[in-house]
Amino acid sequence: MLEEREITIYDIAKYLNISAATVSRGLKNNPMISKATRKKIMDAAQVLGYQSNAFASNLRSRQTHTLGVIVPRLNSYFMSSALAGMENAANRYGYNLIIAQSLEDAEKEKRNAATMFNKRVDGLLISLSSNTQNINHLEPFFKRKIPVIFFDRVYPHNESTSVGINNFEAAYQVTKHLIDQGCKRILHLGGNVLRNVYQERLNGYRKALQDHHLSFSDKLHLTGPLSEQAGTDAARHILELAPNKRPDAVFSANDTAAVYCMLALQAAGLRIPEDIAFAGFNNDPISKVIAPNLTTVEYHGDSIGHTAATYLINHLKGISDLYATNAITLRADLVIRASSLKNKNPE
Amino acid sequence: MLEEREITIYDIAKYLNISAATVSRGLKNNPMISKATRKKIMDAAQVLGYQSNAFASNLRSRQTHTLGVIVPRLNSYFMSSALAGMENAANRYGYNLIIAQSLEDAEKEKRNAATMFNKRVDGLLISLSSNTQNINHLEPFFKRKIPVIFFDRVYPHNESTSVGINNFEAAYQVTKHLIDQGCKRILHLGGNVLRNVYQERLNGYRKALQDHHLSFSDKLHLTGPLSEQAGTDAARHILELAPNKRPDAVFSANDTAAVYCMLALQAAGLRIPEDIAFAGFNNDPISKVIAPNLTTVEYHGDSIGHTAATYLINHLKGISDLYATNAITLRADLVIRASSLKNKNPE
DNA sequence: ATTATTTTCGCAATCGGTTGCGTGTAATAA
DNA sequence: TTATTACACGCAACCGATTGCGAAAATAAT
Repeated sequence: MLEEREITIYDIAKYLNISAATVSRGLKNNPMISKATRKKIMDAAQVLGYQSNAFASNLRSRQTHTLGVIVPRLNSYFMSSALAGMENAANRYGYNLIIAQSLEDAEKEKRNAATMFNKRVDGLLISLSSNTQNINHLEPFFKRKIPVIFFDRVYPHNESTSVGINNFEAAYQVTKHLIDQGCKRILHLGGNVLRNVYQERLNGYRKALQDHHLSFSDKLHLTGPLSEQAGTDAARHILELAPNKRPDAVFSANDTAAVYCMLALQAAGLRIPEDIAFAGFNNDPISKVIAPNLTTVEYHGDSIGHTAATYLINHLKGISDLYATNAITLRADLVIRASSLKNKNPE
Repeated sequence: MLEEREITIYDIAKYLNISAATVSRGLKNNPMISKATRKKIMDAAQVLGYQSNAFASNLRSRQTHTLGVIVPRLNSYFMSSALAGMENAANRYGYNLIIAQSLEDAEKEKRNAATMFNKRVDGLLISLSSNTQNINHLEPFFKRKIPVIFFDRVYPHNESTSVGINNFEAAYQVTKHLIDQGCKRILHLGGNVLRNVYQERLNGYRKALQDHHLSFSDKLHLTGPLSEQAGTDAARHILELAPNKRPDAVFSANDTAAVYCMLALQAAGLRIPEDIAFAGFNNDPISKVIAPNLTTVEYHGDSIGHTAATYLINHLKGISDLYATNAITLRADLVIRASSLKNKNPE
């Protein structure tokens, strides 16, 4: 079988007896080239089966049309939705995504960032790993003015934009809802407060307690990875408390932990929401499957991803100025379901 | 603020009074260069803050160290797990992933493939969209000997390898299990048979029926997108049947449809598994949350992704020969849970 | 017909590593 | 000491597209 050689603009040039420069311009519909030759070039490219070489192009033009994306993990509902949203936006504008996961490890996140930088991504979209302490590893991007957008798990930085929701407000609403349902001892199952999303949810929870004259107690605040195991562990913790010390509600910072906590408590004979009400965060598919359905915060991963990517691309195209915008906040709505409805008639 | 210029190997060369060629080799730990100079080069690179330019490198070496991945959609549990597995493998060997989704649209899949080709990915990992009829759009890859690996939704092709599970066998086991539980009218909720996974699951189901002297009926075979809605629709269909015509079991080709079918039937008062047993496919997180827990087939997305990517990379490195291997089949195990247990003591 | 203007296109340098081949030097053998 | 060999490194072409600048061709103006 014949080893096929790469077709280049030089082949087209030779084929048409014109220069490569003209071909290059013609291929990009540069008006400097007459319509007639442009058409000839296009046709010849078609005939010869020309495929542009992105490297040569990138090397010279210094644009990759590629966006880097770093996420804590790929296989969570929220993240994969965010990626789907980004991919959609990127695809629409002719951009590609290089995706890497940090697996919640700051070191891996650093390495990922370095690789992205070397691959000369035009911009970076990042959601921080749970134990990332600072963003020194993003300095190369800032120095070279490569735009960085944080999404979901953001970091305050005045040369980049953040896209997310108002976690404080959402958590406040969740907690207020539980209080309105008559709950007085609300346990909060939170994540690592190094990440804004968990810190802000905790703050919203505390503020709601305070505004309703309920005291905050360390005993009612558990912190962990919000995994299935963490949910189960939280249930064990609750069951070990003296019945009169038990919380009458749980507000978990994600649905996974909430659901596994519910399952374990139900297995131990507790009734939800009668004995203990529940609320989660994320509106993960499992929240609609668990019985009773879980009250949660609707949190559109795809919107966040789509918005973040679109914004980044607009900036790259000079349509909008990234540095003028510090943060973009998307809607997040409380979704009330049976797991928290103690009153027959909701407020 | 000073506009920083790019540091190149020429800068390092000048800095050390050696040639760029030596720097290039030294940076890659080429043994042709003495250890001493290699160290000097490394140190200088560090001091000057050198970052390699992947384009220039790729352009010349004709290797991108990038793998293309095309999936039907990013935000499904199985796919995001597969991607996570691939990312892991790729990262380990210094490869990156460019990911695109076809959204179950053959046209978008074509465009994705063309982009990947232009970006000169070293290899392609693809899971076909549900309505892809042929793989003509992959011809450019075959022609240029760029390795292609199909995973999960594969396509017979003798110059590329497939990675997946034995869907026929798994479906056979599921069906047999339901029969062993005493079910006689088993409805199959399937996907588009254009895709091997759904065709094979259907075949396994039919073979099991046949082997156990149960007849196959078109009325007990529904085909659809296996979405939440499809599950709900299937339930409506079942409820509209005369009670004596109703199936006593449902085998769904994925968990999502199974779960939403279950929920709708339960809402209508049917008991599971007493009135109707259920089995799904995928071992999606929701299968462990639904009550009763759903019997399903464990289907390791991450293993499939990891295996496919590792295999591809090994081929690129010349360690293994892709063309010698036609298919790699991974384990898939029946996970029996309460949704199908009609006998107290399982077989 | 001649000059001015606009349009269309080509020349050649450039982006930043990579690599085949050749050469000078030092180490080793004769 | 001289011849041989291995080692370490440099030269320069190359990958393929992009682009500033200048020239030629086509068109308009005088």
